[in-house]
Formats: sequence, structure tokens, C-alpha cells
Amino acid sequence: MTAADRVLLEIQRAIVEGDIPAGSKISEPELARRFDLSRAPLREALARLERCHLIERIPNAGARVVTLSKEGLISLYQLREELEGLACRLAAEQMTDAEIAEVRALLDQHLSTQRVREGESYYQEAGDLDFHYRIILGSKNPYLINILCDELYFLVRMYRVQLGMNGPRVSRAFDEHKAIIHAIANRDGELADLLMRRHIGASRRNIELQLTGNQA
Amino acid sequence: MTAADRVLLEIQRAIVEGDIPAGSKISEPELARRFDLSRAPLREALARLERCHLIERIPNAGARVVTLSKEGLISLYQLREELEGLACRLAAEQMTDAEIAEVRALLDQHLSTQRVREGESYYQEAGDLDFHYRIILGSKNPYLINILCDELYFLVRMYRVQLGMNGPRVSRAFDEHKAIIHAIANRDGELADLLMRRHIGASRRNIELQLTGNQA
DNA sequence: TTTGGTGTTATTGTCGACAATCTTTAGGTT
DNA sequence: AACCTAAAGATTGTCGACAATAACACCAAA
Repeated sequence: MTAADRVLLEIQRAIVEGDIPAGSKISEPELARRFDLSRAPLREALARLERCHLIERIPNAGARVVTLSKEGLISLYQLREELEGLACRLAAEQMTDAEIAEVRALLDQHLSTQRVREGESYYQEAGDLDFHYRIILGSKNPYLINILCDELYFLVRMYRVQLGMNGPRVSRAFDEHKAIIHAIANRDGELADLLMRRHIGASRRNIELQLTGNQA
Repeated sequence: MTAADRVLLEIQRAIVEGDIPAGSKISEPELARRFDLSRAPLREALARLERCHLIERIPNAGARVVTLSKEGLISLYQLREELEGLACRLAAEQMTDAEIAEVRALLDQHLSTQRVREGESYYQEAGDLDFHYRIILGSKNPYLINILCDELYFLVRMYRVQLGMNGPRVSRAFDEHKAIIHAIANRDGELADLLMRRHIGASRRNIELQLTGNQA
């Protein structure tokens, strides 16, 4: 693993968790000192951060961390609904019985840990992401996998971590996950598609509420 | 405009048109000499080429131009159907009457030039791409625009330029374009979505035929 | 002959310094 | 006082060289 990869992971985590605040300016020399490396691997990392929409660069003018907005959230989740719906249809055709069984085991595991850590949202985040990851990987479509897992999901996590995902929504999401994997196990891609779109739509509305509440 | 941007455009064109053959290995020193610049901006360009799926990089091992395959084509066009279908639905809501009129004027212009250059596919390519670009931009969804215009379309062009787009399909595509913009003008997003999916599906089958024919 | 190890070679990753560009600030003019 | 201009400062883009890693060839042993 290269130095650019390491610093990329660190900066990704820092931006997603708000350690580097949204909307703040990125200074290459400052970050280079902070992570104790040259600007070459740092610029490589910045290029990848731009790729996953965590920063915005203007030639000869610098880079800024993205700002979270209601319009951005809606645009992002419009795409998610469409792409993850497609992922469900493909997964219903492509996933092996073994892979489906693994996801079901994963969900059971989430359910038990969720009871213990009621209200603590971070682990739920990771679990939720993990579920979506599995379905997307199950589509076996490399371009779809790349877009969702490598380019869009860090921004999704940023919205969820910074704006929170709490209330009764947390426990309800598990049931929705169960229903989706059940439809996939039945090889009913259409139903899985529909359920996933509703699932993502509900998640969007939940974050939207937080967003309008906070900035009001 | 920076030097990395210039060399990026040149290499993109070279790969899309097969000047740098599909599947060939990329040598950083060689390309640096060939385009007469340092490796720093070249690596920046390579990073963006990877982003639009024209090359594949392995850490510490180099980069290769992608190889065109039937599976790759199908995966790519599955995504296109979904994303451009969404673009049509959004465009039917978001495009202004002026923008719609512009696209119609564009189509009329294509029709007249197409009659003149019957069979010459390259201009048709540009025209077809232009039409799709307009619809995508009309969706006003920045993430959707980024994915389709910046990341996927160079690969689409590569398939079409290298595997050809000929026969009666060329003229038929114009009628399909007409029908799509007509549906958008009527603010019928559902219909535009359906027509676009069929349009892209037909285009895929056409290239698929060429692909199976060539490698057989 | 095939397989495993080793040395060589070439490529990629990284570094520090220089050049080009933009932002900011100070100054002068209307 | 407001606005345009210009110089200073800082930041980004680019360069050539060095270090680390991986591919390759060669040789030895089974």
C-alpha cells in the first residue's frame, strides 16, 4: 500500500466525520506538513477526493471541502434510488445462494448488536453500509460497483454521520433490509428494486428533516 | 488551461480512436517523451483517464488501456439505460422551453447534415453524443451529469468509434431522438424514459452484433 | 526439463525546488 | 468614498532526480 493511499484514507475519514469541516479551504502545504509527506502523493490523494465528490477543485485556485445542502442530498439520493434499484434487479439474477446466505447471516448479526447498542448510530451506519455494499457487489456490474462503492458512498456517509441518523428509523431500516434480501432470495428482482427505492427514499426524508431542522 | 488538461485531451482522443491500441501497456516515460512534458502532469492525466475507465492501473505495476468486450459493453449499457432514463424523467421536469427548442434546432441541423454525409459515421457520432449531452445537462442533477458526461461517455465513444455504428441504424436513431425530445416537450417524463431505454437498448444490440462478428 | 532462487533492469512512487498563476493589499485616480 | 491599477504574497502547476518496488532473465538444483 502506497503513501498516497494511506493519506487518502485519513483525509476521507477526517472529512466524512467533520474533523476537517465542510466548506473549509484545503491548503496543500498545510496538509503536507500535517501528514508529514510531500505534495506529490498528497495531490494524488486530492485527485481521488475530488473523484468521490468530497472536495471541489478549481484550477490554479485551490480546493474546498464540499458543503452539505438539501439540493445536494436530493440529487445524490435520486441517483442512489435508481442505481441501487438496478443493483437489486441484477443481484436477484446474479447472486449465488451462498452469497445470499452470507447477507442474511450479516443481518442477523446486526440485529443482535443493534439491540445492545440501541441509539448508538455509528455502528448502525457501518452495518447499513455493509448491507448495501453486499447487494451492490452482488450485481456483478463493475461500473455500477465502482460508481456506488468508490465514488458516491463516502458522500452518503458524510451526510449520515454529520446530520445523524436516529429515531425510530434505525430499527425500521433492519426490517426493510430483511424484506429486500428476502425478495432477492426469491429471485424477485422487481420487488427488490421497489423495496430498495422505498428504503432509500425513506432514508432521504429522514436526513432531509434533520437538515431543514438544523439550518432553520 | 493547464498542461495536464491538454495532454489528457490528446491521450483521450488517441485511446478512443484506437491510435493507442486497446489492451496495450502504458509507459509513463515513453508518453512523457512523446508529449514532451514531465511525468507530474502526465500522472495527473493518467489518474483522470482511470476515472473515465479508459485505462486500468495496478499500484507499482503500471497501467494498461482497457480492452473492449461483450461483457463490458453490456455492463456499460445497463448503466446507460438506467441513468439516461432517469435523465429523461428529470429533463421533462427541469428543462426550460428555450432549452427544448435548442435541442430541436440541433436535431433539424443533424438531419440536414446527415443527408449530405450519408454513411459517414463520425459526424453522426458527434451529433448523437451532442443530443444525449443536452438531455443529460437538462436533468440539472450535477452527480448524474458528472457520471455520464465526464466518466462514462469516453468509453461509450470508444466502443462506437472502434466497433463502428453503421447500417440503417444511423438514420433510425434520428427518429428516436425526435420522439424523445417530443415527449420531453410534452412534459411526459415516463414516456421519454421508456423511449430512451429502447433507444439505448437498440444501440447496444447494434454494437453487440459488430462485436460478435469481429471476434468470431 | 522444470522449478526455485537470485541478481539485474526497468518502472513506479516520492521528494524538494522552480515557474506560472491567482488572491490580496496597498496606492492612486475619478 | 468608490473603483480601478499594480505590486507583493501565497498557492498551485511543473520539473528533474532519488528511492522503493515489481517484472524479467539467468542460473542452479531437483
